[in-house]
Amino acid sequence: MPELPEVETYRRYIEASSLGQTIEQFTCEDPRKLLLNDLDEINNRLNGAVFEATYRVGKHLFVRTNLDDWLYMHFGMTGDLGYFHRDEPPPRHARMIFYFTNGYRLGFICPRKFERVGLVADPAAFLAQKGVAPDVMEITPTVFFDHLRRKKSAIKTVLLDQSVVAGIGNWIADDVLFRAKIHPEIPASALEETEKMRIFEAMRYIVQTTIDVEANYLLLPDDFILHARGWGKPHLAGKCPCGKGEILMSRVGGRATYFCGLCQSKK
DNA sequence: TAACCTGTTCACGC
DNA sequence: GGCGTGAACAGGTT
Repeated sequence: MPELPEVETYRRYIEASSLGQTIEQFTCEDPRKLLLNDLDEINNRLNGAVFEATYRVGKHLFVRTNLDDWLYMHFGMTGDLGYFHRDEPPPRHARMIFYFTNGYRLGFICPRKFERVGLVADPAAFLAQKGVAPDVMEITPTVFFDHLRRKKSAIKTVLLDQSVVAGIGNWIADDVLFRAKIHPEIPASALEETEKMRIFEAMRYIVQTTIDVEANYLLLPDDFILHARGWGKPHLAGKCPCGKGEILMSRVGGRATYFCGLCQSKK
């Protein structure tokens, strides 16, 4: 479920497995859907090149080669990576594969083909063109608060807007608002300064804590409302960490939204 | 079986 | 242009 912490974990996985490796081939089983560029063009640039560095903003990942090309990766809703030896079968749904000269391969796992790969000349320009805001862990309170002031949409919808802040996905938005004790449907522009600061701090805490456990949800503290969704800790399913409030599920901006009727009252 | 779903984009309508 | 809604993408899971 790639939100920022998963993509950061993938970035570290590429650093540990694939940096310094010479690429001899790249394959893609559905180039028209999955690639931003022509498959031949990507192969021309990558064959013989070496992965040298990585860079991530929000959910957007880039890998630089020794030829100064940047390979762009986006994981959509279900993307994943798997590094495997040529003697092993590739992971299921590894629809794109980087073949290295050391006999190992990096598979880009795309169960639903929502993932994207391409070559970009300049990551910063690419992100600017897409309107991607600064990363959650980089954005300043001033810039963040300024966006909130201008947005009349529900605060949850605004947190999911990658042009406001990059990297927050559906469950993280819920946990940020739970920790900040803000109702998800409050218009962003109606928030008080102290509430905005609570959101800012909660945002950094939730994201950093999730990165620290390499996005393994079972290792997250019990006071995350994510567990109420029933993802892996059965004894916490449907319960607010506060022990008293009722967990409510609604739809905000078309997305399933979990919150506590007691901790996050609308006032 | 049918309904559901993590991200993103786009097409509408107001 | 802002905002909300819904569809589309494709397959796994429940």
